[in-house]
Amino acid sequence: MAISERKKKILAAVVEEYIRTAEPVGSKAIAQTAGLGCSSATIRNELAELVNMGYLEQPHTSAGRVPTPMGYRMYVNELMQMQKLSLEETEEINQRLNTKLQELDDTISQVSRLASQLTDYPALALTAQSAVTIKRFDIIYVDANTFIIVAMMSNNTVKNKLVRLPVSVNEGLMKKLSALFNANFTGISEDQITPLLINSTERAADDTMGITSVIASFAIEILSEADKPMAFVTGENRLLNQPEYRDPDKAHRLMSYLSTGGHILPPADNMAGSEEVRVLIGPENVAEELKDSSVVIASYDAGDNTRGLIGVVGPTRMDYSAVAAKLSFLAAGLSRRLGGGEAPVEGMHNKLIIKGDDPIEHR
Amino acid sequence: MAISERKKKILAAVVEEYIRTAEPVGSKAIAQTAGLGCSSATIRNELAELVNMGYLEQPHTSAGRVPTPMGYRMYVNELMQMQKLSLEETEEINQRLNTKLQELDDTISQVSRLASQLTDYPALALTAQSAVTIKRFDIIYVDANTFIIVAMMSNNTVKNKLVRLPVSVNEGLMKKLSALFNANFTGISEDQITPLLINSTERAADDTMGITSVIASFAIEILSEADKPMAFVTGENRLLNQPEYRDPDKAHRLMSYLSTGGHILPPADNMAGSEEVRVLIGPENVAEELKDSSVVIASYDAGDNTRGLIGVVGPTRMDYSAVAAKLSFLAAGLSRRLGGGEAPVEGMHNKLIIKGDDPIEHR
DNA sequence: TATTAGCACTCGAAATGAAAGAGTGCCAAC
DNA sequence: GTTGGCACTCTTTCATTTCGAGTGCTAATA
Repeated sequence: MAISERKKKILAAVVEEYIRTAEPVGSKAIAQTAGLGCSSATIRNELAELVNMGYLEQPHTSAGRVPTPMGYRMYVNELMQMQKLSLEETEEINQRLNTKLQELDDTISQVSRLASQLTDYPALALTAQSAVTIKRFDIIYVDANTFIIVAMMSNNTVKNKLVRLPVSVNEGLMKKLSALFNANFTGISEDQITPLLINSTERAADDTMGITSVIASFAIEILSEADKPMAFVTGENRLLNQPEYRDPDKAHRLMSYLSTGGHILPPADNMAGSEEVRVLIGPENVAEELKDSSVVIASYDAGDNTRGLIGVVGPTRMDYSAVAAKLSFLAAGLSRRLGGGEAPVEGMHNKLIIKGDDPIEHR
Repeated sequence: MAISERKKKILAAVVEEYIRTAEPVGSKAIAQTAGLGCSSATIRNELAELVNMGYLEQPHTSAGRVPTPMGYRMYVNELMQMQKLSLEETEEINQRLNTKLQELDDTISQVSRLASQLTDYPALALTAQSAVTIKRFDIIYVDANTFIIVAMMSNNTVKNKLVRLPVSVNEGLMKKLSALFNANFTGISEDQITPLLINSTERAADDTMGITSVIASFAIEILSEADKPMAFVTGENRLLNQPEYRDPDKAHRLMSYLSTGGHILPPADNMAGSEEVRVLIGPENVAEELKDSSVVIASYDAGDNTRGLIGVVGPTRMDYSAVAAKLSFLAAGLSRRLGGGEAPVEGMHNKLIIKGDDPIEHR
């Protein structure tokens, strides 16, 4: 059975009212608020049919109606209009994004925090997963027992490690190793660093002290680290604002699920190229723990043809419209800053003193 | 009035039973469990006096007794015996500490997580606050528009920054700047980097492109960052396991207070030199939000004569003995690894493949 | 055929009240 | 100083009642 225009209006009214109040919505309330000129009795008939069709349900016989996941889905797909952000909101987001231009990892955890603050739901952010390689090695000789390995990655981030040795080495060996690593270890992936490669490098450098393998370990470590996307979850406690999580056990279950990570979001490549915001409603989620929650996800361009994700978790009675608008804007802003695969250009006009934010890394 | 031996035993029994069950403790229960050979009636008399003395209170006339903050204080100071950790527990902690030997920031956030897991309370960790200076600058010339600044700090951490310029520079200038920065910017504090110093360096280097000020900005940035202690809070959600936080509003209040940071712990220098675990019970806390919670804090030697903190937050009915033992052990283990002011020595026996943990940075 | 007014009915939420039970305080006896 | 005994207090629990919101259905109406 096709759904009539009026039914749509009524469904939208129920969803919106329910999102607002978290109470089952009765026929009377709709007759008054939704501006269709008919009485509550008519609405009742329509409501009964919407229940039959599976869009609504009743907690019990004499109660108002509540949207089913299918009802929310219909709302999100056809009925909802994406909320426009006010000028103040866009300004605020932009400004806060601008103050967070730091190292990528940090940026993205800040963005997660920002998303959570803006929406008042728990939020999470995933860094892009990309085939990073090392572009260039430098070894800084500090003293006979100490050197620093600096590796510049293909995504223009830089990693370093201070190494202290129980034995002394000479600068010549370091120079040799530096050249060899730049020749043999750049542009390759983690699994191309084979014991064979390491051994031959060791021999070529006349390294009898195992330094080659220390450097190789470092290479493997940073490559494997860069491979995996990182997840940041923030604001789990905001769940407690929602009436559906007033039961501490329920809240705790979801919160601890959240805090264990980023399995929550589907792999980023699912979202490749999609500028849209994606909504997963209740049972549409794969994870058992999320079956009665909803997730809203936006993806951002992290440069290098990779995409990262920002998501928000809440009850199915989530304010989809507002959340989608905010996430979408946030993701777009982030894309603008990270996209293009290049590190931000350091302008000459930099303020001399770049103040960081509060150093709080709450987890 | 001095407190008799028997009263002490009874008080201890009440506290321990209450910690265990979270229910007011009656005279009968004590007569049975605590092995003093007297009847419940005698205990009742003693209990009444303990109430008078302020160590216990009754939620209402016909209920059992509950310790007051003063009662807990007495318990912690005189009655409690520090719980010994089992061999398995110490092994587990040691092992998990060993797998976390990474960059300092990361280590300490991992330690916070570990503390929370071990105790099942929210935990927080503060890095040491110390007068860090830059020990050595290196500038890696990548190409005409790109260079990497590498700064080695006095605490043997290394910071880097990739700089991309809209104009091109030559390697000679970089060399000059590198030498100048090593001569003039090492061993000094943030506020000694004056515009005057920057200007004179700029002139000495014949730098007409403002690169000096970019590097100086970086120096200021990392110095001011290193100055501030960083706080990591983890496992806020474990609060929900505690019956005293079953009220979602109460839980939410405390959780959001926690997640905003590290004001919770007193400055680390308060604890300087103290190997002991410190306990703050209910109203002893300064922050209004903590007035009916307790905090247990241990300090660790972060090297360089500085100390960082690990703390745990819970209801006043916290298992002080167990928590104190665990934190103390954890702090000692951490001290062993960080203490002495030197970065860990990279052994030659390193496994080739150093696997990181799960990349989850939940927050 | 679609809409509406009216009304009996259902079911949860809140209010009321009675009963049960844990624990006390105190007294008198030891 | 200790103990058994007992009346008393106060919460917790459970059943019962009341109240009201909202429904479904019917019959009247446009």
